[in-house]
Amino acid sequence: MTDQKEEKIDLREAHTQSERSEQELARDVKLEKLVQEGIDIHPHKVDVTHSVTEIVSQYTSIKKEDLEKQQTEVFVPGRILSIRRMGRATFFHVSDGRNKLQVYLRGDKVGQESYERFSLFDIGDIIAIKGVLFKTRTEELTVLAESFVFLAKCRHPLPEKFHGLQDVELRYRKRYLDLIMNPEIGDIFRLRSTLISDIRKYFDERGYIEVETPMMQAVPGGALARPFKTFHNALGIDLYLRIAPELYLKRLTVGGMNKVYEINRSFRNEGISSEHNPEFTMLEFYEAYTDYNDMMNMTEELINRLSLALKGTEEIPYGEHTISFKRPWKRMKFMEALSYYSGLAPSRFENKEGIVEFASDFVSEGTSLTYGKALDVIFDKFVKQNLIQPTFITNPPKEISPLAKASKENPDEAERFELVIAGMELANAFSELSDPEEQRKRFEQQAEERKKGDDESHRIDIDYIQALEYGLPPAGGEGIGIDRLVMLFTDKKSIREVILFPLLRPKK
RNA sequence: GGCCCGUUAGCUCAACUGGUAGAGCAACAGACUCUUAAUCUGUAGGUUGAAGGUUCGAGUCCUUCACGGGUCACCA
Repeated sequence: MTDQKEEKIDLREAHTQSERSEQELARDVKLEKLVQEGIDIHPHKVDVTHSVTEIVSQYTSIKKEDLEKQQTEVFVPGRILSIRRMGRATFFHVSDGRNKLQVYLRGDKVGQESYERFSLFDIGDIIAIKGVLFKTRTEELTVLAESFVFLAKCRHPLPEKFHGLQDVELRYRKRYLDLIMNPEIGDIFRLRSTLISDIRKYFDERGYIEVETPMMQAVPGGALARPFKTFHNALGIDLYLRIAPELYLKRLTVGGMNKVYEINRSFRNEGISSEHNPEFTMLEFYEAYTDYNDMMNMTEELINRLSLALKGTEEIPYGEHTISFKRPWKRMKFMEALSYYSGLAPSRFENKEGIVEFASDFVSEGTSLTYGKALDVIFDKFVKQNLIQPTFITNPPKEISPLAKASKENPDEAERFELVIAGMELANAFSELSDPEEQRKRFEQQAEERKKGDDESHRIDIDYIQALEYGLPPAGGEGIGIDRLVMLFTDKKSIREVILFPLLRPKK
């Protein structure tokens, strides 16, 4: 029944889309003429010899005379981005999304019939050109076309060639248009791809294995957040999209996989902002026989190495700031940071009720605050935005760290750190809590808070406690937000700029 | 969710205090064999996001709604 309803909606949308604009109708006419001329408008593969980028990178530096001597034959595909028709000759640019290459089309070279056929091509069409490389008077690398084949019609007009596509909403909704018009967008995602593959290299070199753990979980755990809920028909059970892979990765550590990592999506049913997308990519890694100090060292090493590999330097621009990844990074205890940036004397924090009172001014009315939550509020309000250079904020209260081992020196603190860069939380790590009885107590404490109405408190995971009962060796573990890391390295202020298809409300 | 801003031709943008909705690119017709934001001549293209309201008259003012951006709150 639901299916039928959906079908009706689809049909109506198909109908509105079939209302063609004047410019689209002009393209339809040209396409029809191509069909009448016997052109295959959805051709099979053609054996091209180069990409635009290959030609540009291989031949741009070659001198005009040498290029003419070489008579380099190419067969290159690309999307037409601009056309300059001048009677019996035409210049146009084709793009592979990354680079542009000019083509020089002469009526006397390709023949009358071919030349006239080109008038049926529009900006946006994809073609492949066979020809010889040369350089124009102004030294621009160009293909002198001998022939060309039609590969695909663009049935809509493209955005304006000079300004490109500016409308942010359209850029996200039609990312393909963004990629066609704005080549720097492709650069963001090429960097993202390189960054992830460099991370894999780093862990692979250290003997880690990459694993995949469930995204659909009966008990969502490993973080304090609201989950997305779904239902499995055959099993008749509720399932949740994971908010973190943490508890499964630690189960693997119990099982003797001593160095594991996972790079994949987690999902949190929370607000959307320039730093939050409901689905986001996290790196999580766990290593037995290490602790949170080792995690700090690895984090410094990893991100420093990424900076050198991606940007060739340890200092990168971010907005009006310059971020330095030079080691060692600043380390500051949570309570010290709180006191330092809020201006509250350390003694003030001994009065727990006073702190809750103080913090309640910064949250919406009716929010019930525990002491730990109040500290977190003060941290977000006073500390976070001031931490521009990479800073490890260490030893937060145990109360808000239900999965971390308590500190040896101070049992109220957790052996844990959060990494803040440019005011963003980039990473979160701890010495993993291995005591099943203690874990049970922490879960029960969280359950109490859930009863009080905190639906982001951690759920009790009996199966996980049982796994701990088999023995989790001392281990350090960490999660790093990949999207935010990419934001840093691409100098972007919005997470939507580094996610290909960020979540938007569907149109209409 | 609160507040602020935006939504005008396919795209990028104009339109004073309410008074006939314009330009560039793109499109269409024509000229042009080294152009490159090509150039030149001409033509067409609009339910100003939607629905109400105020007014002699609304792109402009008011209300509601939709979508987006920013920000605060919530939240990793």
